[in-house]
Amino acid sequence: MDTKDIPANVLDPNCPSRVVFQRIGDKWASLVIQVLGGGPVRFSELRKMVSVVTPKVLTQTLRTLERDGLITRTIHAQVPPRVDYELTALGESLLQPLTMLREWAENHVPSILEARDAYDDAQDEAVLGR
Amino acid sequence: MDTKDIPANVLDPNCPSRVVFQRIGDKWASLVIQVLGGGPVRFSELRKMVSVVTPKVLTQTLRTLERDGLITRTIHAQVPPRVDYELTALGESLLQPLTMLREWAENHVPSILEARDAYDDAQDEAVLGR
DNA sequence: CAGTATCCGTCTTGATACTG
DNA sequence: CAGTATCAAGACGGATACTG
Repeated sequence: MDTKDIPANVLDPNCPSRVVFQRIGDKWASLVIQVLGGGPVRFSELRKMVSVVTPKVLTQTLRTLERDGLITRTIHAQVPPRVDYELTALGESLLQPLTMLREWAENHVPSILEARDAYDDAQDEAVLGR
Repeated sequence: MDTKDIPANVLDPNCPSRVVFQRIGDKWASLVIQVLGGGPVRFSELRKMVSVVTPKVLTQTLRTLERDGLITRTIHAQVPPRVDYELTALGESLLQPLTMLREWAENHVPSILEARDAYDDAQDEAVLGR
């Protein structure tokens, strides 16, 4: 990237990269998107699959994704209620870049973890007055 | 993604996807990586290029990337001091998936912004008692 | 079942000022 | 030049309890 290519609007919250990178970085959003890549899933199923997340936070995540047009929320008129979440075409189109990133992660995160250990060890030694 | 494919360790901070997605979502990290894709850059240059970030936050970002083994920091013994930051091979390998994601963003963020407007309008109408 | 309502600690980000 | 120190503010994620 050349100097002149850096958008003057990096601070613009609507800068394309910022919008997407933020969503990717969201603690649960990417996981939900990848889960929904397998087809529609109802709320309670999502909860089971991502059992560490509380209903409040899961709902927040889903609402944000819905607002961004990445998933749809369909309420089935039943008793008990049933709500299905499903990727939109837009959401599905995100699956590929997301998968590429996940593959990069699986291939290279071991190196990152090693680098962290090495860095931390060097820091420790420095602190010990060496 | 099938149910059984969901790693039981989503809460593991060392889960590959989590590590990378978090770094991508960092407010300045991805931008710095892409800037450094053009070759080594010294601290003051980075500051000018990303002029909205304070030195403290820029330093934080750089330290994190260095710890992760994505960039190197080289101090030149000069007066005045000069410090260059540069991508490692690991950092460079991240450039491609990052670019793919940025391209997806540039192509699809307009749709996301439209979706947000539509969603917000619908919400407003609902609030107005319609 | 599918959420919502409250409350709260932590982590992140930034403003401002200072230093080797 | 290349940072560090300190302080403050807000966003974020989560625990817990309750509801149509």
